[in-house]
Amino acid sequence: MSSELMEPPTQPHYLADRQSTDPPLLAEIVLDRPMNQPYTYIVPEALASAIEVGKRVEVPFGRGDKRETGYVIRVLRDHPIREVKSIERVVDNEALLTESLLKITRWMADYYVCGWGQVLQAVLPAGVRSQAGIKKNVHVESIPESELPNPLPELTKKQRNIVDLLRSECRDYEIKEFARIASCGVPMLQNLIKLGMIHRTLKEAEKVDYDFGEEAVAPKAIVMNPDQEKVWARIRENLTAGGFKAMLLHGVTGSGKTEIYLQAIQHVLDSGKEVIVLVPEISLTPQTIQRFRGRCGNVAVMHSHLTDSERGAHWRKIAGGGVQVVVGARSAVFAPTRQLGMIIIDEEHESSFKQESTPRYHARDVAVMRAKLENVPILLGSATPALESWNNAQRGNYELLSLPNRVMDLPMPKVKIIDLRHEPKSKGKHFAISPTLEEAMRKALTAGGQVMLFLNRRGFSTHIHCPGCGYVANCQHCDLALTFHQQRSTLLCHYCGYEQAPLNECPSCKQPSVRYQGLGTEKLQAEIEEKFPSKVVQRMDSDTMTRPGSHQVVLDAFREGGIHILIGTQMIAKGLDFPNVTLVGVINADASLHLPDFRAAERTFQLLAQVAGRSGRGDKGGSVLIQTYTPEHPSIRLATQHDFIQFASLELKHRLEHSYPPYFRLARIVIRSLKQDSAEKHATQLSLAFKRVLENPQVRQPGSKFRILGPAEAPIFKLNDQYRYHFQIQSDSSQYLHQVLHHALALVKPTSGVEVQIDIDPQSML
DNA sequence: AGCACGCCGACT
DNA sequence: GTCGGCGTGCTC
Repeated sequence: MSSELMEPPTQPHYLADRQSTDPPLLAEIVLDRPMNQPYTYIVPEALASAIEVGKRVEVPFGRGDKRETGYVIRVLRDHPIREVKSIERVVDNEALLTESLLKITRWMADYYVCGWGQVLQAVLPAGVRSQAGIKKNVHVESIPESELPNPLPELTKKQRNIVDLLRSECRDYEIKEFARIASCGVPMLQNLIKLGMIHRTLKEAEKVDYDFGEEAVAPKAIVMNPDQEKVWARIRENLTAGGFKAMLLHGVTGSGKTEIYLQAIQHVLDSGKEVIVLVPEISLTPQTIQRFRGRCGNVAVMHSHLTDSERGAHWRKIAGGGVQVVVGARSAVFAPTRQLGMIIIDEEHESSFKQESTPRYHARDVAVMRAKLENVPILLGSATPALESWNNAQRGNYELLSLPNRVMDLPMPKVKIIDLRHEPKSKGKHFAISPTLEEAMRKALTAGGQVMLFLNRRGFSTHIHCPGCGYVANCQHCDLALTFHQQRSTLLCHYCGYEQAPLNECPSCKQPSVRYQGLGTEKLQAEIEEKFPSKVVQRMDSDTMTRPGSHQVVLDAFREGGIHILIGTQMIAKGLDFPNVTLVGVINADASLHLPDFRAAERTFQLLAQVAGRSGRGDKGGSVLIQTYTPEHPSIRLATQHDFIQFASLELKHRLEHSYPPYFRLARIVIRSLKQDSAEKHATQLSLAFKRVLENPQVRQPGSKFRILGPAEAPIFKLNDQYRYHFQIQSDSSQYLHQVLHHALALVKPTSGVEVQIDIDPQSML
């Protein structure tokens, strides 16, 4: 996908460069709020030397004397074509936005079809914009004679002396310090400030040194196996050659990808440059962090749970050159490194790299673009690469590197399918685990192993209905079924958070016959506890893991053997390494297979491969049992054979036939409104706009394929009380897709109460 | 995003 | 007769 990313546009502006006698200095400003067009201001002579692209400035904006902060995105000398105001103050001493950050954010605004201001808001942490974490001290400063209030207020002798003393010092002082120097009290100075005789300014306090995390662990000497050596040799060559180079590291779970990353990082650090490492949020565990800390100098970790000021402190430390390695989730791709030497993305296929709010960027694609712009290599790693990346590797856009075997010659776990169609049915009650799985669990536990059970649905019952009249308990605000949570004794909507009391009788026909069906982790836990009363069972999902750190408690207990059976959602699927786990059970492999999403098969394969990778990581070996009703489905069949390559080739064929990514670029437009008719009307208007644009010979590109699906009701039609219609646009040319999109959107004027969301390269179609 | 301007209902 | 509801349009 990234091979076709568009180049950053040239500056499109109404102020063209023209020759003239004495043009004033102007600056284009993007305001620090979601307003998207830049505004032009005069740069007063006094600020001409301080002004710089990437710095923030304070400007008058709107009627009255309101002030706004904005980012300087361009400085030019020209005659303004309309009346403009003047910049009042330059906020930063150093440009807040580096050149590369300016480039990448401009590209994002263009590619993801949103305003530059919006991108900057998303990229710059709040703690950086507000300067939180920088302790501000109050300073006092003298006022030039000419600016003193007129008439002068009556001053006591002491007050006059203080004003004169400050003027004679020709510098500012921290207020307490100056009170000492002038041997007066702080209130005295504050009074003079009020009288307008001296200035009060805020100055950054001496930098506080933040604790950048737990102690480093001493590095372990690691010997690489021949596969790793081979891969490392290729990476080293590319690093030495320098310049942009994208590499895809395909390595099965447990094949030692991390060791490769660490080698590469070391190599880059030795050359005095910095590395950004992106990992999925869920992998930012203390173990991961320690592995990097132990080996790589000064590591800054960008959590999602940092406070604004901590994030701000990290940002400034990185910008100041005090950090060699930045490890973080999605947004760490914007780390303001000084001398970037390389970007690494682990688990590059992870959908959490896609931001699901504006700007809807994919950190992997942004990273590739950034690597290109900064002319550095980028390494993408995964056991189950995204088909976009895999295709790029097949086509030679990325160099493919492979680690086909687990380290220390560990075998891949044996994966077996349990065909639920042929399992003996226990009479009456329907159980979540089949007799075959139950038997395997007993065996594994008896042998002293541990068991993980994976079910990607939380709650107790996922479907509540009345068999008498057909009533289904849905959310009042969304087109979604409510889930019964036994522990909290409530019916919950997993999308909007709506909650209501459990039903004893059907609200529609008043019969006391409401059925609670469908399986969630809570019910699974109850079943397992009943069947294995002597074993310690723990559930791990977002309901049980509410407090920060509770993950760690459970995972530590599991590692130490205090828990025999661990039940969980996605949460336990990724990256965890428990050598004593000898059995992993997947309760329902079909769950993710039948979603109305072209990536359903890919997701299912990835999930199964990941879950399977949790088993047999120690010397006891291990197996995986997958329960399914569709064992013949390629996602499931090939996952049992650990055959990503075969799966990818089948799935790619399918994608080509249906004009899906990576062969076609996709954009999704969602039109939503609290009023159904408003949303529908707007969708129709947009539909007509698309028609007109595609008939316009000036836009049309007969050589490019283009297809619009929609408008249609979104798969989740009502969400959070909003009615949603959507379009799906497909084209084999990203550039053409963008062009049509821009033209069509320009034809439809915004309607109040109707929101239009544009999602380029959407990750979800719901 | 704010925030002012503007055109239609319940109050001193 | 006014105060004020928030619908829409502009901000260099």
